[in-house]
Amino acid sequence: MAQQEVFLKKLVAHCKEYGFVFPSSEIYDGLAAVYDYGQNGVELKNNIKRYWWDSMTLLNDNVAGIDSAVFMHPTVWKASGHVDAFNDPLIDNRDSKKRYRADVLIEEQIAKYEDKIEKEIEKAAGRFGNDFNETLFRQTNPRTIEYKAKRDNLYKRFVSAQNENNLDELKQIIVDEEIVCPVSGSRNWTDVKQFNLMFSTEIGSTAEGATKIYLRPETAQGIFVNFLNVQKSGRMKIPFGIAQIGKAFRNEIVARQFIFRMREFEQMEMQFFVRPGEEMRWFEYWKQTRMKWHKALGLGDNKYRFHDHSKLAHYANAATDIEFEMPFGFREVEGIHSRTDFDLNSHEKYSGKKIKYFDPDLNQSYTPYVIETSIGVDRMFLSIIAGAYTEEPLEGGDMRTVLKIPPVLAPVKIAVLPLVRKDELPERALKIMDELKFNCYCRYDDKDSIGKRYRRQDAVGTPYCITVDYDTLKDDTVTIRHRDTMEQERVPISALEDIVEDKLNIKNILKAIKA
RNA sequence: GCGGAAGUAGCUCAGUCGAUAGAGCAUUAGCCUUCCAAGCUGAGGGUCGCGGGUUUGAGUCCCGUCUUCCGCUCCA
Repeated sequence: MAQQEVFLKKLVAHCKEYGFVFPSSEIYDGLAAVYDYGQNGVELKNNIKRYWWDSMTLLNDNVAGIDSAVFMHPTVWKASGHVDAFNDPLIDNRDSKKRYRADVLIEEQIAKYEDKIEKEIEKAAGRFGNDFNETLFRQTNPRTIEYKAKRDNLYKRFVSAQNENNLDELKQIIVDEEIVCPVSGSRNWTDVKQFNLMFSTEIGSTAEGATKIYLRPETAQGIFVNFLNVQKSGRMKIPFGIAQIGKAFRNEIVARQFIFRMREFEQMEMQFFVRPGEEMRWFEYWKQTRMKWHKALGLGDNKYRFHDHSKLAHYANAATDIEFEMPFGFREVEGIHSRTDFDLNSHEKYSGKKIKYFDPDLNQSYTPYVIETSIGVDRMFLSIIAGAYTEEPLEGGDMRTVLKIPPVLAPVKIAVLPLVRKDELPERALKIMDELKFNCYCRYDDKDSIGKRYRRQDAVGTPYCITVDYDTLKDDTVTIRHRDTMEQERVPISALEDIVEDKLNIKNILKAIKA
């Protein structure tokens, strides 16, 4: 545990020192759980997004991309269930310092009464044997009647308190019912507080005319509301998918662990629409496909695992996570959910528009089922950095810090270095640089010794260093130094483009996944 | 939000009993330098997180506040 903390600290420090991730508004002491990406971070992030986007839209001719707005009609979030599900009344126990959802505590209390009734019935059934009439017993047994009355009364109070969003009443119910904390056993509760995980703002300039709208807490709804638009304008046939990359916002109560959980984050989501009844087959297909995509980066197969959900969200009938071994343990990077027809159905109901697909092969019309794949870009970023960060002992007792970022994702692809800063070597190096910069992101460096410059490139994960030496001036060859092995080979300048193309082009890794 | 720990240069940290703000690395200018953090000579960089209090005097003591890290709930 302590070791994990040290590693995360090192990672955070490294990200800041080498221009990957900075705390937001740092000169004003930062803003909690908001981070900015620096000059190297933005390149890595863009490369991650490019890798995902191409794997979705280039490789699958039945997946189309969109880019929907952050602002959406407020009713979208009623239809999606976020207005209800993202609005939690929370209460703390002062003795155990544990936090609970007030509504869950009360629901458990309701269930307790129901259990008591069941137990009475069980006992009586044992006594009376075959002659037992359950309905009659429920109506006549005093204890059962009492529990039933308490249960119904509590339920009524609970529902009306929830409908009125009356937090004081929720607290009063907990007090009246003498609900205790399962950990401390005490009834020392704080007041109930409302936590809405959605950020809201107003659209419209005047106070009276303003409408409350939310910043989207997920990008998925932008896809669902555009289902008909894309399907019709793109003449899409089921099964087909819609992919989107974009920002989402959640007002997390606890937002921590560096960029793992941020208030403003970016998602890469693809909703895949299928025939009802075929969803489990496609769920399985995307599960395997997505895992392959992750593992193709070569950070190590043992760093990934599936985690199937036992508790499902309100919209899902199957769900699994792809987890990555983060500095603080295995954590979710991507979720694959079978969302049934919940979203399209719900939007049909709330909007009053028919959202169906006519399947010419079946000659019938239906609401498609949905398989969702959803990655947090920032989590993916963290997984790459964490998996790539290596402290490597060298001969002679030195350590080198190297980011073994998969070459296709590396922010800087090539560094061009003159061996020394004299005798026309810098000029020759800059000339090579001018040719290579059309292929990929290159950097030039002639400050300090060559060894120091290699280490600098290691620290940002540059896969190739091209060194211009005195032989270059004679025979137009250079050395390529490989980041991971530190080995060098001598090659003609004319061959450089082809050599780097192989490892640096996303197309090649995509081909490997598809094969 | 609640509880615990911390905040001094870009980074890692030192700063004794309250008395002129320090080191290494990094950055930068120049010299030197023929392949894995070499050397030499200079330079820049800090109202010690912020605000208040005690004191002749606060980086140091007290209070508040902000931020970060660790635990509790939820999620991508």
